[in-house]
Amino acid sequence: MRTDAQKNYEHLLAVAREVVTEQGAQASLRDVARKAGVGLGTLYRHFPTREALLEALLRSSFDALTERAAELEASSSPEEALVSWTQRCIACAHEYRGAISLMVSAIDDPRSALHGSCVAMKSAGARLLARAQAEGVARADLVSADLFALISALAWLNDQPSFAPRAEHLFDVVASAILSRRASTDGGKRRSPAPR
Amino acid sequence: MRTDAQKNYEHLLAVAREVVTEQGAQASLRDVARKAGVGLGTLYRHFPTREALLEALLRSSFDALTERAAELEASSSPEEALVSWTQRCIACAHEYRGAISLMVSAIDDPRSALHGSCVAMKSAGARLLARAQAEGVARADLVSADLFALISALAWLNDQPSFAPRAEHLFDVVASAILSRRASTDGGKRRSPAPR
DNA sequence: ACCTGAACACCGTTCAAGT
DNA sequence: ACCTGAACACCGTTCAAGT
Repeated sequence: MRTDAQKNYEHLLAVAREVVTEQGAQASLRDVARKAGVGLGTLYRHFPTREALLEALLRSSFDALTERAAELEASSSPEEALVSWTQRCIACAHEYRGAISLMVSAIDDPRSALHGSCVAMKSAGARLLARAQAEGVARADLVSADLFALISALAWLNDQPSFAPRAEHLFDVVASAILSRRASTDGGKRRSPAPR
Repeated sequence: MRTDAQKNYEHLLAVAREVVTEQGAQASLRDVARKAGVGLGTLYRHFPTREALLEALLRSSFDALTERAAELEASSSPEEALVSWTQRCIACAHEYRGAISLMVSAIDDPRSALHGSCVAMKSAGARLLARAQAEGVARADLVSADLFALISALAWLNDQPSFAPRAEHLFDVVASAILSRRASTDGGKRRSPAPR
């Protein structure tokens, strides 16, 4: 990469970090280029999609997340590891408002620039979940996609200003569901109660 | 209202129902007006905001929801009533993809056209929740805002194509958390596990 | 090899002008 | 009393032209 290109890349990333922090993942890319004092085409060549830009912004956090999963697996109890890592995931996804929606779309789209990060996150979670299930401290009927979904849902709740004040509490509620030993109190009957 | 205005209003609503069903709550309003064969200004006078249009689309569903809450309170056990109504709420919010985000913003914004519907939904849920808590079949540390948040989160999950296949299962998981008798297995200690 | 910005096809929103 | 659609200020995306 030419040195002027390198400089543009880094400056764009720094400006994007500011703008996306302020306005969320749906921030105007035009605005980013403008504030970076760079042509719109320059931004598009360095980051061909919004997802590519977000991936660049989140990459280090995601790498740390995968690393952290391995550490926790070695150092903590299955329950502690799963809960603590889940919490970190949510904080990570919540780093930029609105990012979680793009991530959720990316999990099923291999062409998305965010696909790799999402799959890595799901896989790391799968290991911690399986370990907790083997010890009987997590619901047995959860698959890794469920964990990813619940983490996403909590991250989404955190993004909503009206729910943010109760975010920690809502985390505890969902965490307690993940950690239940049993699948449910009364099997599947609850879904269609007798009308009278 | 003049009869031609009345006709426009109804036709707009019918076209909007189609378009929003197809494209979600973020559908182009221009597109709605175009497909209705009506000037853009006509749409804006009948529905001054996107929220107003959505409110008109969802009004009957919301009314039915409030009614249903009262019925369930009279006819079902506290647990059955809460779970069954929660399920209906989610189905209702899921009626139009992306609608839940607008509803969540509306809960704290009295000027939104969706505010009333959201508050009504939250209040109806509060009654059913309190009834279940009084009987000791729902977590005691939940407030009505928490129930609204969990319903919203599940509706959001349903909106994501990648999560839709597990939607019922995810409902069961969260429902089991709401219905837990205890607040959690080990109090608040779980949130900061010893690092080693 | 990289950068620029005009061009294109869209938005939401407003409001003067028409009927 | 209601309707229309041009006008304005924005988008995302592409790509010919420049350095």
